[in-house]
Amino acid sequence: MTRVIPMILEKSSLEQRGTNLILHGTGRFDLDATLDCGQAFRWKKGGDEKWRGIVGRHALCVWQHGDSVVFENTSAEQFRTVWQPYFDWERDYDTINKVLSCHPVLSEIVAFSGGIHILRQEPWEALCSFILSQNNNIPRIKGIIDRLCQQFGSPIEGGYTFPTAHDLAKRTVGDLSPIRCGFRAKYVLDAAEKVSDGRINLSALPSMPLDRALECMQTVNGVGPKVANCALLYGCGRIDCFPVDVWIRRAMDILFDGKLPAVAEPYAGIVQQYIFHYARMTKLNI
DNA sequence: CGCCAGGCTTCTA
DNA sequence: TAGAAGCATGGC
Repeated sequence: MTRVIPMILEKSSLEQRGTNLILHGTGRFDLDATLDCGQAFRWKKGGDEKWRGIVGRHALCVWQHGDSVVFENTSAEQFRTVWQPYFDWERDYDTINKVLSCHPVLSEIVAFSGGIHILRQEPWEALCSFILSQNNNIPRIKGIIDRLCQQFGSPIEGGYTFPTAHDLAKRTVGDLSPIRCGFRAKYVLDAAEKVSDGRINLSALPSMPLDRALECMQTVNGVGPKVANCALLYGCGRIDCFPVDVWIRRAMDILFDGKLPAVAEPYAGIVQQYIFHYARMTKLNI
Protein backbone atom coordinates (compact mmCIF):
# COMPACT_ATOMS: atom_id res chain seq x y z
CA MET A 1 0.00 0.00 0.00
CA THR A 2 1.31 3.42 -0.93
CA ARG A 3 0.11 6.71 0.46
CA VAL A 4 1.56 10.15 -0.17
CA ILE A 5 1.22 12.96 2.34
CA PRO A 6 2.16 16.52 1.30
CA MET A 7 4.12 18.36 3.99
CA ILE A 8 3.50 21.75 5.43
CA LEU A 9 6.12 24.43 4.84
CA GLU A 10 8.14 22.16 2.56
CA LYS A 11 8.51 21.11 -1.00
CA SER A 12 8.77 17.63 0.39
CA SER A 13 6.25 14.83 0.82
CA LEU A 14 5.98 11.63 2.83
CA GLU A 15 5.27 8.25 1.33
CA GLN A 16 4.49 5.16 3.34
CA ARG A 17 5.75 2.12 1.42
CA GLY A 18 5.13 -1.05 3.36
CA THR A 19 6.71 -0.51 6.78
CA ASN A 20 9.19 2.02 5.43
CA LEU A 21 8.60 5.73 5.32
CA ILE A 22 10.12 7.78 2.52
CA LEU A 23 10.69 11.51 2.67
CA HIS A 24 10.81 12.87 -0.88
CA GLY A 25 12.09 16.24 -2.02
CA THR A 26 14.79 16.77 0.61
CA GLY A 27 16.59 19.12 -1.76
CA ARG A 28 20.21 19.55 -0.94
CA PHE A 29 20.08 17.58 2.34
CA ASP A 30 23.14 15.32 2.72
CA LEU A 31 22.61 12.39 5.10
CA ASP A 32 26.24 11.19 4.96
CA ALA A 33 27.67 14.59 5.83
CA THR A 34 25.03 15.23 8.50
CA LEU A 35 25.71 11.98 10.34
CA ASP A 36 29.47 11.96 9.85
CA CYS A 37 30.56 15.56 10.43
CA GLY A 38 31.50 15.18 14.07
CA GLN A 39 28.32 16.49 15.70
CA ALA A 40 26.95 13.07 16.77
CA PHE A 41 28.87 9.92 17.64
CA ARG A 42 26.36 7.07 17.66
CA TRP A 43 25.64 6.64 13.93
CA LYS A 44 27.35 3.84 12.02
CA LYS A 45 27.30 3.23 8.30
CA GLY A 46 27.08 -0.45 7.36
CA GLY A 47 28.55 -2.19 4.34
CA ASP A 48 25.05 -1.88 2.86
CA GLU A 49 25.49 1.92 2.87
CA LYS A 50 22.72 2.29 5.43
CA TRP A 51 23.09 4.29 8.63
CA ARG A 52 22.05 2.81 11.95
CA GLY A 53 21.76 4.71 15.18
CA ILE A 54 19.81 5.15 18.37
CA VAL A 55 18.07 8.30 19.50
CA GLY A 56 16.34 8.20 22.84
CA ARG A 57 14.68 4.78 22.91
CA HIS A 58 14.34 4.60 19.11
CA ALA A 59 16.66 2.56 16.91
CA LEU A 60 16.68 3.67 13.28
CA CYS A 61 18.04 2.41 9.99
CA VAL A 62 18.07 5.20 7.41
CA TRP A 63 19.52 5.81 3.95
CA GLN A 64 19.35 8.25 1.08
CA HIS A 65 18.71 7.94 -2.67
CA GLY A 66 19.11 11.26 -4.44
CA ASP A 67 16.78 13.68 -2.68
CA SER A 68 14.75 10.94 -0.99
CA VAL A 69 15.48 9.62 2.49
CA VAL A 70 14.18 6.20 3.55
CA PHE A 71 13.32 5.42 7.18
CA GLU A 72 13.07 1.72 7.87
CA ASN A 73 10.13 0.50 9.95
CA THR A 74 8.85 3.99 10.63
CA SER A 75 5.33 5.39 10.77
CA ALA A 76 4.35 8.91 9.73
CA GLU A 77 3.45 9.55 13.34
CA GLN A 78 6.89 8.53 14.55
CA PHE A 79 8.51 10.55 11.80
CA ARG A 80 6.65 13.67 12.88
CA THR A 81 7.32 13.28 16.59
CA VAL A 82 10.89 11.96 16.51
CA TRP A 83 12.79 12.16 13.24
CA GLN A 84 11.55 15.40 11.76
CA PRO A 85 12.63 17.40 14.81
CA TYR A 86 15.81 15.34 15.29
CA PHE A 87 16.96 16.01 11.74
CA ASP A 88 15.87 19.65 12.04
CA TRP A 89 13.64 19.49 8.98
CA GLU A 90 11.49 22.34 10.25
CA ARG A 91 14.31 24.78 9.60
CA ASP A 92 14.62 26.50 6.23
CA TYR A 93 18.21 25.70 5.32
CA ASP A 94 17.66 26.74 1.69
CA THR A 95 17.04 30.33 2.71
CA ILE A 96 19.89 30.33 5.23
CA ASN A 97 22.28 28.97 2.57
CA LYS A 98 21.08 31.61 0.12
CA VAL A 99 21.68 34.41 2.62
CA LEU A 100 25.15 33.12 3.50
CA SER A 101 26.13 32.78 -0.15
CA CYS A 102 26.21 36.54 -0.68
CA HIS A 103 29.67 36.37 0.93
CA PRO A 104 32.25 34.91 -1.48
CA VAL A 105 34.10 32.68 0.98
CA LEU A 106 30.93 31.58 2.76
CA SER A 107 29.48 30.79 -0.66
CA GLU A 108 32.27 28.30 -1.29
CA ILE A 109 31.77 26.73 2.14
CA VAL A 110 28.01 26.47 1.60
CA ALA A 111 28.65 24.80 -1.76
CA PHE A 112 30.71 22.20 0.10
CA SER A 113 28.81 21.76 3.39
CA GLY A 114 25.35 23.19 2.73
CA GLY A 115 23.66 19.79 2.86
CA ILE A 116 24.38 19.42 6.57
CA HIS A 117 21.62 19.83 9.13
CA ILE A 118 22.30 20.46 12.81
CA LEU A 119 20.91 17.47 14.69
CA ARG A 120 18.71 18.18 17.69
CA GLN A 121 20.25 15.77 20.14
CA GLU A 122 19.30 15.11 23.73
CA PRO A 123 20.91 17.76 25.96
CA TRP A 124 22.43 15.28 28.39
CA GLU A 125 23.81 13.09 25.60
CA ALA A 126 25.35 16.14 23.92
CA LEU A 127 26.93 17.40 27.14
CA CYS A 128 28.29 14.00 28.07
CA SER A 129 29.53 13.25 24.53
CA PHE A 130 31.42 16.50 24.19
CA ILE A 131 33.00 16.12 27.62
CA LEU A 132 34.33 12.82 26.29
CA SER A 133 35.46 14.51 23.07
CA GLN A 134 38.02 16.78 24.69
CA ASN A 135 41.62 16.22 23.61
CA ASN A 136 40.45 13.12 21.78
CA ASN A 137 39.88 11.92 18.21
CA ILE A 138 36.55 11.08 16.64
CA PRO A 139 37.04 7.31 16.09
CA ARG A 140 38.03 6.89 19.72
CA ILE A 141 35.21 9.09 20.98
CA LYS A 142 32.77 6.80 19.17
CA GLY A 143 34.33 3.74 20.80
CA ILE A 144 34.15 5.25 24.27
CA ILE A 145 30.50 6.20 23.81
CA ASP A 146 29.70 2.71 22.47
CA ARG A 147 31.17 1.17 25.60
CA LEU A 148 29.42 3.71 27.83
CA CYS A 149 26.03 2.80 26.37
CA GLN A 150 26.66 -0.95 26.52
CA GLN A 151 27.80 -0.79 30.13
CA PHE A 152 25.34 1.70 31.57
CA GLY A 153 22.50 2.18 29.07
CA SER A 154 19.33 0.11 28.86
CA PRO A 155 19.06 -2.68 26.29
CA ILE A 156 16.44 -2.03 23.62
CA GLU A 157 15.65 -3.65 20.31
CA GLY A 158 18.70 -2.87 18.16
CA GLY A 159 21.14 -1.74 20.83
CA TYR A 160 21.38 0.32 24.00
CA THR A 161 20.06 3.68 25.10
CA PHE A 162 22.41 6.44 26.16
CA PRO A 163 22.68 6.19 29.97
CA THR A 164 20.84 8.92 31.83
CA ALA A 165 22.58 11.36 34.15
CA HIS A 166 20.76 9.65 36.99
CA ASP A 167 22.16 6.26 35.87
CA LEU A 168 25.71 7.61 35.95
CA ALA A 169 25.49 9.82 39.03
CA LYS A 170 25.80 6.88 41.41
CA ARG A 171 28.86 5.45 39.66
CA THR A 172 32.51 5.90 40.59
CA VAL A 173 35.60 6.57 38.51
CA GLY A 174 36.47 2.91 39.02
CA ASP A 175 33.10 1.84 37.61
CA LEU A 176 33.92 3.77 34.45
CA SER A 177 37.31 2.15 33.90
CA PRO A 178 36.02 -0.39 31.31
CA ILE A 179 34.95 2.61 29.22
CA ARG A 180 38.62 3.63 28.92
CA CYS A 181 37.87 7.34 28.78
CA GLY A 182 40.92 8.23 30.88
CA PHE A 183 40.97 11.48 32.82
CA ARG A 184 37.52 12.40 31.47
CA ALA A 185 35.75 9.92 33.80
CA LYS A 186 35.69 12.34 36.73
CA TYR A 187 34.31 15.06 34.47
CA VAL A 188 31.45 12.87 33.24
CA LEU A 189 30.57 11.95 36.81
CA ASP A 190 30.60 15.56 37.97
CA ALA A 191 28.26 16.47 35.11
CA ALA A 192 26.00 13.52 35.93
CA GLU A 193 25.76 14.56 39.58
CA LYS A 194 25.01 18.19 38.82
CA VAL A 195 22.37 17.32 36.23
CA SER A 196 20.69 14.63 38.28
CA ASP A 197 20.49 16.64 41.51
CA GLY A 198 19.18 19.74 39.72
CA ARG A 199 22.14 22.08 40.15
CA ILE A 200 22.02 22.13 36.36
CA ASN A 201 18.56 22.26 34.83
CA LEU A 202 19.06 21.26 31.22
CA SER A 203 15.50 22.04 30.23
CA ALA A 204 15.99 25.68 31.22
CA LEU A 205 19.03 26.18 29.01
CA PRO A 206 17.37 26.66 25.60
CA SER A 207 15.61 29.86 26.70
CA MET A 208 18.28 31.31 29.00
CA PRO A 209 20.45 34.27 27.93
CA LEU A 210 23.44 32.78 26.15
CA ASP A 211 26.09 34.05 28.55
CA ARG A 212 24.21 32.63 31.53
CA ALA A 213 23.65 29.30 29.81
CA LEU A 214 27.37 29.06 29.02
CA GLU A 215 28.25 29.95 32.61
CA CYS A 216 25.88 27.29 33.88
CA MET A 217 27.45 24.60 31.68
CA GLN A 218 30.92 25.63 32.82
CA THR A 219 30.11 24.99 36.47
CA VAL A 220 30.86 21.38 35.57
CA ASN A 221 34.46 20.38 36.24
CA GLY A 222 35.99 19.64 32.85
CA VAL A 223 33.60 21.81 30.87
CA GLY A 224 35.15 24.90 29.34
CA PRO A 225 34.02 27.23 26.55
CA LYS A 226 34.34 24.70 23.72
CA VAL A 227 32.36 21.88 25.35
CA ALA A 228 29.77 24.33 26.73
CA ASN A 229 29.17 25.75 23.26
CA CYS A 230 28.91 22.28 21.71
CA ALA A 231 26.46 21.06 24.35
CA LEU A 232 24.26 24.13 23.83
CA LEU A 233 24.46 24.01 20.04
CA TYR A 234 23.88 20.30 19.52
CA GLY A 235 21.86 19.55 22.65
CA CYS A 236 19.75 22.67 23.13
CA GLY A 237 19.22 23.91 19.58
CA ARG A 238 21.20 27.07 20.32
CA ILE A 239 22.40 27.99 16.83
CA ASP A 240 23.76 31.24 18.26
CA CYS A 241 26.61 29.17 19.75
CA PHE A 242 29.98 29.06 18.04
CA PRO A 243 32.27 26.34 19.42
CA VAL A 244 35.93 27.07 18.68
CA ASP A 245 38.43 24.22 18.49
CA VAL A 246 41.81 23.97 16.74
CA TRP A 247 40.21 23.36 13.33
CA ILE A 248 37.85 26.29 13.61
CA ARG A 249 40.60 28.54 14.94
CA ARG A 250 42.84 27.75 11.98
CA ALA A 251 40.02 27.97 9.47
CA MET A 252 38.83 31.30 10.83
CA ASP A 253 42.32 32.77 10.60
CA ILE A 254 42.91 31.50 7.07
CA LEU A 255 39.46 32.09 5.62
CA PHE A 256 38.16 35.15 7.46
CA ASP A 257 41.19 36.79 9.05
CA GLY A 258 39.86 35.61 12.41
CA LYS A 259 36.43 37.26 12.29
CA LEU A 260 33.12 35.68 11.30
CA PRO A 261 31.32 37.77 8.63
CA ALA A 262 28.35 39.66 10.08
CA VAL A 263 25.91 37.98 7.71
CA ALA A 264 26.71 34.65 9.38
CA GLU A 265 26.13 35.77 12.96
CA PRO A 266 22.45 34.83 13.26
CA TYR A 267 23.37 31.30 12.13
CA ALA A 268 26.78 31.08 13.82
CA GLY A 269 26.32 27.50 14.99
CA ILE A 270 25.26 26.21 11.59
CA VAL A 271 28.10 28.05 9.89
CA GLN A 272 30.53 26.67 12.45
CA GLN A 273 29.49 23.14 11.50
CA TYR A 274 29.81 23.97 7.80
CA ILE A 275 33.30 25.37 8.36
CA PHE A 276 34.37 22.43 10.53
CA HIS A 277 33.33 19.93 7.85
CA TYR A 278 34.92 22.00 5.09
CA ALA A 279 38.16 22.39 7.05
CA ARG A 280 38.46 18.70 7.93
CA MET A 281 37.59 17.41 4.47
CA THR A 282 39.71 19.84 2.46
CA LYS A 283 42.41 20.19 5.12
CA LEU A 284 42.25 23.83 4.11
CA ASN A 285 44.29 23.26 0.99
CA ILE A 286 43.60 26.63 -0.51
C1' DC B 1 57.62 4.73 17.17
C1' DG B 2 56.06 9.71 17.85
C1' DC B 3 52.56 12.95 17.08
C1' DC B 4 48.15 14.34 17.91
C1' DA B 5 43.24 14.27 18.98
C1' DG B 6 36.15 18.80 18.20
C1' DG B 7 40.28 20.95 25.83
C1' DC B 8 40.48 21.71 30.39
C1' DT B 9 42.63 22.10 35.05
C1' DT B 10 46.49 23.15 37.58
C1' DC B 11 50.88 24.90 38.23
C1' DT B 12 54.29 28.53 37.60
C1' DA B 13 56.49 32.93 36.88
C1' DT C 1 46.88 36.86 34.83
C1' DA C 2 49.10 34.81 31.01
C1' DG C 3 51.41 30.79 29.43
C1' DA C 4 53.07 26.21 29.85
C1' DA C 5 52.74 21.55 31.70
C1' DG C 6 50.01 17.50 32.70
C1' DC C 7 46.45 14.54 31.76
C1' DA C 8 44.73 8.73 29.79
C1' DT C 9 44.29 6.49 25.79
C1' DG C 10 44.85 4.93 21.30
C1' DG C 11 44.28 6.24 15.98
C1' DC C 12 47.27 7.07 12.42
